[in-house]
Amino acid sequence: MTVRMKDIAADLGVSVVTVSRALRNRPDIAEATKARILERVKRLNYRPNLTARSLVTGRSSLIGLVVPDLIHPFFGEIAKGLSARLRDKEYYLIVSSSESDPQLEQDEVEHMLAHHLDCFVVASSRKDTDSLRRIDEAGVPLVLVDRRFPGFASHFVGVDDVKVGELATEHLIAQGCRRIAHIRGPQTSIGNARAEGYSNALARHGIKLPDSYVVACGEASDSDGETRGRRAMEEILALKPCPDGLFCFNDTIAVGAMDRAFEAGLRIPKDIAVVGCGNFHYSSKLKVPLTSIDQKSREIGERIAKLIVSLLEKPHSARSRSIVLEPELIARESSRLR
Amino acid sequence: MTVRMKDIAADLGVSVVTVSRALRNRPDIAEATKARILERVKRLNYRPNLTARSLVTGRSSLIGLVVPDLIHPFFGEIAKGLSARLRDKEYYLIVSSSESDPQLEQDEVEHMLAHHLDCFVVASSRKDTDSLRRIDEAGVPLVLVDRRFPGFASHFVGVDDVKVGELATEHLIAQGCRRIAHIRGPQTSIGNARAEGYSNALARHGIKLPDSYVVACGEASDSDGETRGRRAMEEILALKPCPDGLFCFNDTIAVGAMDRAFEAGLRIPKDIAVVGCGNFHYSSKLKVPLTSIDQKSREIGERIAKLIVSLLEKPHSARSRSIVLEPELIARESSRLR
DNA sequence: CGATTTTTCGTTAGCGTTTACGAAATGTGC
DNA sequence: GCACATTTCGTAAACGCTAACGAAAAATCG
Repeated sequence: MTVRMKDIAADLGVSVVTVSRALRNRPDIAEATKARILERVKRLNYRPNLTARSLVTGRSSLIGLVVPDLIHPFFGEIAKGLSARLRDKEYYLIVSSSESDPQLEQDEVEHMLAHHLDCFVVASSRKDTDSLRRIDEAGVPLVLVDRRFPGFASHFVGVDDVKVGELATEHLIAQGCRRIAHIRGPQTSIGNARAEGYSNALARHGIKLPDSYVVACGEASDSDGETRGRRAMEEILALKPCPDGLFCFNDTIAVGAMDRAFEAGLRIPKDIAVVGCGNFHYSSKLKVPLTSIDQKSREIGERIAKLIVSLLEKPHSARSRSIVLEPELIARESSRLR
Repeated sequence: MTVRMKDIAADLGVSVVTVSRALRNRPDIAEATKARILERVKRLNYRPNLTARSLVTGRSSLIGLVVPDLIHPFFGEIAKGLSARLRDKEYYLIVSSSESDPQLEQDEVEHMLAHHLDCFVVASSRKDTDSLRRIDEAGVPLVLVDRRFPGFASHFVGVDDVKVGELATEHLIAQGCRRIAHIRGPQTSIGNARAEGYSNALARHGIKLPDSYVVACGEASDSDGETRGRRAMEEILALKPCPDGLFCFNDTIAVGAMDRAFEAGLRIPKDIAVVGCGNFHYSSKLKVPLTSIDQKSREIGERIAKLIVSLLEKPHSARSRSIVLEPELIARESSRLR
């Protein structure tokens, strides 16, 4: 059925190893025979069986990508950037969308491990490192995206999330807001970092606000971001005096929050200026285009790809590299007050 | 390093095959020994090496997904639905985003073939069947999404695109529009089918319009949908008398077209009612929420998964199955005239 | 209790490739 | 033309698993 090395070797009267050498561009083969073999390979449309190769070399050319939600713009862009860069090196991406379900994520990682992937890229939705530890035990390189786990050895690529919070809050302050609320994310490294940035900026400007100005909106797995944003906005609407600025953990939440604000008769940005995070591609097309912090998702994907390639080409390079990108604020109408 | 069957077998004083039998739940093994083995397997955290298994069984548990653009809401949803359903059966998804580049797509398919995938799911951006034929030659089952290639044997899952065009156009007519323009898609089965539906609906109502009411907007690979939509809208603005209704090939193009219409001082839907296609998740949140035809992307993904599972479980089932779903119109403000 | 069936297990071979090693062919120095 | 290094190739074994077969053990039957 399908053509194997054996067939080509038999056809040309050489041994299988010689064919193998020609295909992998080994030095210990005469140019003439190599040419002869490659000609036949091309003519028969032969492709080496990577499964077999993988079994003996121990390298599968497969990269595992585990994200909470494939359709989420942030992770989607990462997948795209990663895929584009990995292509040249003939690595392929095995993806898993864990639906922000910690148990599912753990199972997926477990199963993917059986495919003997060369590297894992994980944006974990877990609070612990249980699934990551299994990867570590298996001796597979691991790149963390977006989430950090202090004390756990792995590589990291992402933006500086403290700066994200600072950028957003500083911007609102610069626009003249003084009563700035924050719809914070989950109790993870990201959620905490952004909230920390928010506090930093306020402190820097001597603005003191009650704790009630920071409202939680549950976990990513609770329900979709919009309804969580709407719920959080309820709480904010109840604050007296009403905030004049709002920094949301991400754009999806901001969309829900803004929707609710409109229903309450508020005008954006006049009554309350809003800043989101993620700069999702639809954020510029909303009823009121949303100011947002760009997380450089595309660039993150490409940087991960580069990191992986260097990791796999010289396995004993850096033990634990950390690539931190600068976030960027994209100002739009939702915060334009002057 | 990593534990193998051999190790477990040696530990327990049984043969490797016995371990294999226990793991695959074979009938020809005593319950007692099976239990003994499974206990040890669990305790050692053993997972069979799928690469090795794949080499001998010829089945990799890997499904290839080739789409023009992973971040496109339609394909993203499909990937998600597919991944979710395949999970239970322990199949994994290898994805490739071809960036709507026909050459890239061909190369990707070629490379993926080397991984000996169990099945291909392709939303082709090619006009010919060159890459698909290679899949066919390799004897790998193929499911086509969204695009059909008449005369080419494969499975198909997607919506009825003629009906998409009819639904959109009938709706505009029902809203009172009579001069209905169409920004058509590329010269592929989808583009043609939707344009055909548009013509059908007009004919059914005895509406005759000049050819200039159908404007092309280039290929998907030309540039992003929005700028293509803007460009197409230029042509439409030049029509005398100006159309009072517009059916766009997809939502992204509709966004561009509407943007340009706003700039020209038109009001939507009052001056021109707009219907898109795809019902992307941001379409309801636009400045003017967009009426759109839902393509059932999530359902498509799930149906594909079911099809694949049945294909792989009984390989000699139907030769060429075709699953056609009904599109659904979601009415919003952009076409609300009465 | 011996003959026969059924259950349980081990042996051998092979999936398609690469690695390690050694042998043959070719080239180089004098 | 001989000793040696270099280039080019082939043989054997292995990667971790499963398929096919047959042997041993246990169960069933008259």
